Amino acid sequence: MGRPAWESLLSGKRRPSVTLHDVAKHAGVSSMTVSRVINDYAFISEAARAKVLKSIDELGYRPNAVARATRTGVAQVGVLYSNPNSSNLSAFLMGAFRKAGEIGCQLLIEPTAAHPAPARAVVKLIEAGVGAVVLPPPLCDDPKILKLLAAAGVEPVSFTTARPSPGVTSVAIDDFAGAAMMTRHLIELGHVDIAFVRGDPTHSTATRREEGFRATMAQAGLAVPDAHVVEGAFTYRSGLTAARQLLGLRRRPSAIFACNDDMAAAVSAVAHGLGIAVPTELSIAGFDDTPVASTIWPQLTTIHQPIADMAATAVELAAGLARRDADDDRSRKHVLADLTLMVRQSTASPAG
Amino acid sequence: MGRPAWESLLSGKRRPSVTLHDVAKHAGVSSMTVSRVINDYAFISEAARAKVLKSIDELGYRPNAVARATRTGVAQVGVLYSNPNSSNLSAFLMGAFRKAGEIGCQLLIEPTAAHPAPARAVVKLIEAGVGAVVLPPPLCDDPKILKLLAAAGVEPVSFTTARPSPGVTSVAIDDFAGAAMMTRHLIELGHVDIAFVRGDPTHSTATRREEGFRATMAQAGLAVPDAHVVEGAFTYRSGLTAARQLLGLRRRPSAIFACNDDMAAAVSAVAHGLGIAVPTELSIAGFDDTPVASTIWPQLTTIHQPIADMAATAVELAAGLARRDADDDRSRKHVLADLTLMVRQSTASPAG
DNA sequence: GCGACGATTGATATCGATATCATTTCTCCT
DNA sequence: AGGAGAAATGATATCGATATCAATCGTCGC
Repeated sequence: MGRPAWESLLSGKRRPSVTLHDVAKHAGVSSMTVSRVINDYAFISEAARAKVLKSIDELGYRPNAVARATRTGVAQVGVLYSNPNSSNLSAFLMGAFRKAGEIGCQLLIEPTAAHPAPARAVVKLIEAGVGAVVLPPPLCDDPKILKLLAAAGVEPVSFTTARPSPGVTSVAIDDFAGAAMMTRHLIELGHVDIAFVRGDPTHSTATRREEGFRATMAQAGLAVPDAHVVEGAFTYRSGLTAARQLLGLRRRPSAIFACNDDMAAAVSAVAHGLGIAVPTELSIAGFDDTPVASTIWPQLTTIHQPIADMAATAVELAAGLARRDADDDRSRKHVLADLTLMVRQSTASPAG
Repeated sequence: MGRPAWESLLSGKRRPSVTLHDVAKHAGVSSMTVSRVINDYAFISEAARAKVLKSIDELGYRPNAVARATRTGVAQVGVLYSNPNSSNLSAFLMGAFRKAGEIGCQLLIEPTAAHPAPARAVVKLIEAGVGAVVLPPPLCDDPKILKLLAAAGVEPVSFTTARPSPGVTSVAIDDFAGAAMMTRHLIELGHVDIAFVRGDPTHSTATRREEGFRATMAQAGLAVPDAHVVEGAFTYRSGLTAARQLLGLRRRPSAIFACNDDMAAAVSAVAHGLGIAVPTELSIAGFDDTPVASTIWPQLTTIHQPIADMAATAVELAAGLARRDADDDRSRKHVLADLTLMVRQSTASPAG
């Protein structure tokens, strides 16, 4: 009987689409009342709201974003991104744009390097008239940026920061838990000497991951000698250095957990170069499940984040904030996404 | 005084946009005439068309895609993509969505593997009601897919195929010229023993690149022994195999030109593993300028394609085709994008 | 010089929602 | 009970374009 939901999402071949007016007629109210219910207008009687919601449900009504946009203008959401390479950018874009299409908001993508003052990019977005901005780390932890946005009345949504500011909407993962999950995986395989490659210390995710690693090791009663935790900066190149350092140790670790996949890939390349077999002689673990993790061989065991879904959520929240008059604290949320341990070919029990 | 009344009505600082009606008034015609000029309606007097175009130009009019969509419905364009990893997917998405936002068309992104019959994904898009589809290789060379689309009246736009079917709109690069450019670069550095790693032979780009390589070598009077051209499949893993093969030769090449960056990255990893210094002892060249090229170290010398712009062009053409009644051959085009040789750190003159 | 017919143009309705203002209904206070 | 003010709802105009149909203008054949 009922048509599947997806059919109404894509207004393909002129589906006899249900309009606001159909709902109004069905519920026995005016179309404005329906519009108000949809937009969470404050002064609606419970009776009317209930009737309308019921009709919306029964008719399978979906608001037409295009029509709405003719009056309200399209909600504009800015998206800053820092690293065009080696990140989950394509998954991010996929999710972000899918949602943007669904809800009919316009995404303004703005690249920004850490160096030439990210404030520049933010100002550009503000001037373009965005109502909200999705901020990747480390920008979302930067009080200067947040102040700038607040002054302009633009709502921030922080993306994958490990320490969201309380008043700022955020979409993230539990980096501590993720690192713990991976560490546990290695411990369960039988590893004892597990080394850790740090990430860029200015990213809160890097420090949380290290904390998760250390806490789990401690909990298992395993020591983490200072020499087994080396600096990294999330880049492939920093991973090369870190790997050479760790694999040159007299007492070599049997597993290396790198704070992200790029560095893990570098570790893999160095191990390969030194004739160390992966995973028989050395297990390597990454974090993020970026494309490189399944590109290289052996494929990396890593922690997967549902980046596309998270991006979609971030855009949805941002669009909501962009539409409102801000100052509406009830719409500020903190969303935590689920993590998955992806066991691939780069980890195994340590040799004899 | 300054601000007109309506400005305070609209939220934000939306500029007074020039509408169709403004143009009509300025040109002294009705708005329908303006609309017709914009949409290339056949029966418009030259005088009227000229007046309107002049007014459009003077007022800086830009059609409002949102308003248009309320009547026409959004033009839907399908985009198939095959490899979620390691390709230029994010640049592609970026360009595609930017343009889609500009012209107000909806993109339906559909993943497809080579294995579970790509026809499935195509059918899905057709059923969703797209008017045109952007096809990456090798789908755009597949007559079965093209026939399927033709039967459904959906226009194909092939993307980066080296051999576009004559009747099919295409956006591509000159793979032959690109390979020739890179080969010339290596020859000019002084290399004589240049090896080549093939790509997936089912992709027309792979064969064109090989032709470009061979032609340039021949032109320079350099021999290409059979042992110096090895199989590859565009994957990192196939690159590992190819590299081991080439670097194990008694007479080792001083430069290896891989048909894409993933394989070049693999060559780099193997060289690293064998203690062969790049670029002093071995030059490595890639093709595509994917993220991995600038991620690994040393960064790859490669051929850059303006993927984002090409994607934007493809979407624009597809949207145009989706809007028309097809059968309008004058809108079928073949666009060739410019290539750039990116000289990075992986190539140098051969050691004494 | 008349009608036919195609080329050209315009008036008006419409798409599906929101903005605005008017109106009705409810509270609560004096 | 009267009435002020807030809550709740509806009528109508509007956003910027296209669809539709009717009206005008030529020009050509007879």
